Amino acid sequence: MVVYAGQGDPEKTLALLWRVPVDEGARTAPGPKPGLTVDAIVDAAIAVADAGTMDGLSMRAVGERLGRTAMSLYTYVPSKRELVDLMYDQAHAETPAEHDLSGGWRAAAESWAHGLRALYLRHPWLLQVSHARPVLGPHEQGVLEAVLRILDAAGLEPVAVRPAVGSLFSLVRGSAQAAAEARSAAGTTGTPDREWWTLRAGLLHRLVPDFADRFPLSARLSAQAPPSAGPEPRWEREAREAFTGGLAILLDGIESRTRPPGGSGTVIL
Amino acid sequence: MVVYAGQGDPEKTLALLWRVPVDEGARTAPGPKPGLTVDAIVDAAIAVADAGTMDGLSMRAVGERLGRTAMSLYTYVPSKRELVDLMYDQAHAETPAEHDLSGGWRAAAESWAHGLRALYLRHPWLLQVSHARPVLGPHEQGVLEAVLRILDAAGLEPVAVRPAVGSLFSLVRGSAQAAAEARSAAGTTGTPDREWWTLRAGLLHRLVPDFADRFPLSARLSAQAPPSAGPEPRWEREAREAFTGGLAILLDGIESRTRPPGGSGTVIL
DNA sequence: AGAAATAGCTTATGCCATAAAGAGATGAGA
DNA sequence: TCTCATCTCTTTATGGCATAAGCTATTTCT
Repeated sequence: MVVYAGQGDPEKTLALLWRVPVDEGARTAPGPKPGLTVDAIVDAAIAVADAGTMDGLSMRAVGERLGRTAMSLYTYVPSKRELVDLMYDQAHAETPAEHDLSGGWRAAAESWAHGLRALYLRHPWLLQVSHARPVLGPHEQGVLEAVLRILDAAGLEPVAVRPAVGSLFSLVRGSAQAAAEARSAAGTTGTPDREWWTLRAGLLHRLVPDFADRFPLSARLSAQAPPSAGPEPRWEREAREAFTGGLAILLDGIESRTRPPGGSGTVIL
Repeated sequence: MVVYAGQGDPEKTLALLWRVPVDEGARTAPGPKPGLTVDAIVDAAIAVADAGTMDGLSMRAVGERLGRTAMSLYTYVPSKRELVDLMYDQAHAETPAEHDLSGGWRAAAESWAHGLRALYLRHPWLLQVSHARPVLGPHEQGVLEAVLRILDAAGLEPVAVRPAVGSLFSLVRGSAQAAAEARSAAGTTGTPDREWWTLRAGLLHRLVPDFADRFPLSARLSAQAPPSAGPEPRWEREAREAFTGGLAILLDGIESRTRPPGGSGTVIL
């Protein structure tokens, strides 16, 4: 199931995301001191999600990790939706905000993309949070700002900026999703990856004998896959190679829309 | 929540997907005649998902649409997971399998991409089914085969085929997700789109006064957005333009990896 | 007619988010 | 010092979900 982000009360969500300080009149209020913080809850929730998939993320599970009941979390977070938003943004804090442009914009773009992909692979549940809505919090915004800086340095023509950004995000997410699935398939079934694939291929061949006739190009494509070599699982390597290849294709397209370097240093946006 | 596909018993799933005829010895079995078919259930489930999001897809809801209880569906489908797989594949039957190559591979690729994107927008729940696993059923396979035919005609060099296919799928899915979100945001809040955005922008400006200082390029990017013109919502148009732009960038990159036309007619894969 | 097999029903289990209401702690003002 | 409003956290309840288990009624074969 996809968790759709940004569905809660927008004001509360934004205030939490940007950690807008609560009205300080309530500072010396009576009552017990809060035993938890939003950050502690978010960290616990991330730990729970990291340990399984998004399905395992229940308020109960998060509460248990903190030695509380599920309900106690609602004191800090209006609902699970807001919590997911907070988790999503917090995870993006892990990725570097600055990218070295001294090696050229292209190297920086590759670094950005690989860094983001690595983040998604460290926290695959991020891919289960729909990315299909505008900015949420400061850290996600930082990732966007980082890629904008790179494209700015590249001198990309203004009308191409939005499409380029969207394509880069889509590519990174799509590739990470494929790689994450490869891992989870290997992990779930216990079969170390090659067997998983041969199992499917064998089944398909038995159940659909005319597959190669109906889908000749697909059949050739899967037959053409190189044998697994080295310790890295085959699926994972294929996913990574498809990513670097796709990234190269996309960056070529972007490059053709940049002003030649050495021009005026005008900011393009 | 994301529904991860392909998690059930692989043999049963594949047999259902490819509608492998059941062992015909069981044809004249005793017992009441089946009152439903797998196809009827899949169609009903698609209708339920179309009417809401994936969250509204419960076995109960599907059963009710067919005048049955939730449990009766389990006679035909092993679990909800298999049902989701079947829905996913069935929906892909809507997209054309053949693409006219007489206008050149590039026009065909655009037609393929726009057709797939339109499918995702007709059935936004498709985007909530993780695409991160290899081929499932015949119709999804047909979509893959179609794009392979196009890239084959383009004379794309073999090593670039996988990356290109992956990038194209990622781009289409990513763009469709953005557009689907734009629609659902407009639909959910009732605000016709422009207001939704200005609400967020205003909130952000109030809660985070230093936004433009911290994220100058992001701020400029959103300020630079052209005003809404015509009946089409602004978000939707932006999403579409980002898509066509991204597609153009990607196809440029692909084109640079093709053999010049007029070469030998060798199949490349 | 009787036996066997099967579709679809009811019921039960154990999850889930979260509403509602209460218990206990704490600090401010009297 | 006492009182009470306020706050955290708990317990309990509600209504949802997938699906396991067992039942009933129907159909066909012997």
